[in-house]
Amino acid sequence: MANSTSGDSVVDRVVRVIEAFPEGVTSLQLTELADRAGIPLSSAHRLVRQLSEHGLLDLGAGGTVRLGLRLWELVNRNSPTLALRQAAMPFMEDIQQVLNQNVNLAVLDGWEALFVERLSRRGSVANRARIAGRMPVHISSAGLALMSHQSREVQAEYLEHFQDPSGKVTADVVRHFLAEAAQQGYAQLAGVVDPDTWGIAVPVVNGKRRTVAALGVVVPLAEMRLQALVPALQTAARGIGRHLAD
Amino acid sequence: MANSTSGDSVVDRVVRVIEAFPEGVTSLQLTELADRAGIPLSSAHRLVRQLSEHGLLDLGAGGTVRLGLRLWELVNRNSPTLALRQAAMPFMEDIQQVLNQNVNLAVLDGWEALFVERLSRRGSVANRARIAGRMPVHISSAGLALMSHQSREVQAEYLEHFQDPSGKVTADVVRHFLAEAAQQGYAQLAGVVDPDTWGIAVPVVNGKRRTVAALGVVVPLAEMRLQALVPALQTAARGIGRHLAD
DNA sequence: ACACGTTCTACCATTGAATGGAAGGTATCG
DNA sequence: CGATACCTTCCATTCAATGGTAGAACGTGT
Repeated sequence: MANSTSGDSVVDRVVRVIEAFPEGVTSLQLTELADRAGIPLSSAHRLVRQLSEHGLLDLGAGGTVRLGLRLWELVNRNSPTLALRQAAMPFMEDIQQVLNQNVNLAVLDGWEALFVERLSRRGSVANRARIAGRMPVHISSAGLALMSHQSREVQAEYLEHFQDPSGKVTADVVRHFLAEAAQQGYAQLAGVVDPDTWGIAVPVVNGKRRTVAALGVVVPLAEMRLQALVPALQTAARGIGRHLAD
Repeated sequence: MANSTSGDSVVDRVVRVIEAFPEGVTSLQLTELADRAGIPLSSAHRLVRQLSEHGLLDLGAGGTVRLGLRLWELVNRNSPTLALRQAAMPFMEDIQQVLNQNVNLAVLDGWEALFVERLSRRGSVANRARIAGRMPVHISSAGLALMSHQSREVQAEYLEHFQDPSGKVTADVVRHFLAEAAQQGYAQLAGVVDPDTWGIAVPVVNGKRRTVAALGVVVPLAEMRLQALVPALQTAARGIGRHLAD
């Protein structure tokens, strides 16, 4: 499956073109895109033009390439997390109003928490969890809440391959965190992501007793209202779970 | 550019596969997908498998096809509307808090308003404008706000091709609406989308004086507080515009 | 328990679509 | 005004993509 001398198929290249955009970058010059995707300029040009004819990309005058509005629309309409987000939104809004803090919703993808929805409140503490952002399992309360409710096999594999780039955390520490989170029914991390913030997250369990998401808040370190936060989160998480089909 | 007997290229087919999912449907059987995309089963199978190897699709056991989490992530991270949404979010939250109503943000795509962000409040009236949803220009306040600030050429072309499927609205009526919206600086529609709701939207203008979005609210028909709503929206829209680079 | 329908998956000889270097066009800069 | 950098088009060559066919794996009704 590779017509090109470099040995990749058209599909490979389409994927690489879409992946070529660095995080947060919405626009790229054709030459740079070709460079990043590792595709000869003329081939990249042809490919981009084809994709933009279908609206998946947007090839502007002067070779400016953006992702297409149509692609954004299609993906968001039919996203695999659509049902989850729809079920969760009302409850997230409740949490935001009652606790007056940042709320976020994450799913586990690989060994990272992928944030699929977020409500932030002006004036509340900084929230690093951007929508479509990722955080490693071991330094996010959402990640810990998710991983602590996975099967023994998944957890074992995760811990086996665990490695902290910064070298500050060992697998044993993470094991301890996970055990604690599993036992308590929620995960918390103080001052890890941001020195002055505190993250708390609880698992969202669907009808088949599978943990499909984590519902979390980020609050100022000063506000130690664990007694108030955790029950509210757990109640909301149960509500979300009840509204999930699978 | 077509190896297939049907005369479409690999790119065409990739696009059709992604487009094959009906609105709101997150999962499709392989056979149905092949059918909808108009691709022979064996070819569809091969294509889907390739895409799922890259994470753009998710081919589950038994031929269940979903859009990939990775695709959602990539598109949302690098979405062309990213800057707009980031600039708008704080202001939308302000509006939501102050007016205590549904807030939404739309861009013009073709002759429809495409809703790119939305904040709904529990207890507030129903809001038809789903994220990544579309509404025709002539029956949405956001659409009217956007179109009324387009160039004469665009408006002329729109009105020329205008046709209401329901036949209730004529081009002249729309022309009147647009003129009114342009003159007033905001667009409003009462009871059109939903009999008991009222939509108001104002244009968001960027540094280059181009109207790039519409900021709107949906309120109960009873609450006729135009005097309070419009200035608040216009202030927020100005704030958003100031924060937009281009 | 059996036969039938349905759907997924794998195979492989044929064929024409995809490839990318080269050349032409256009804008920007010192 | 030459030089550089970028976008765009062209076209002969070649090997990846194609899809009919057949088999495997279910599920379902009799």
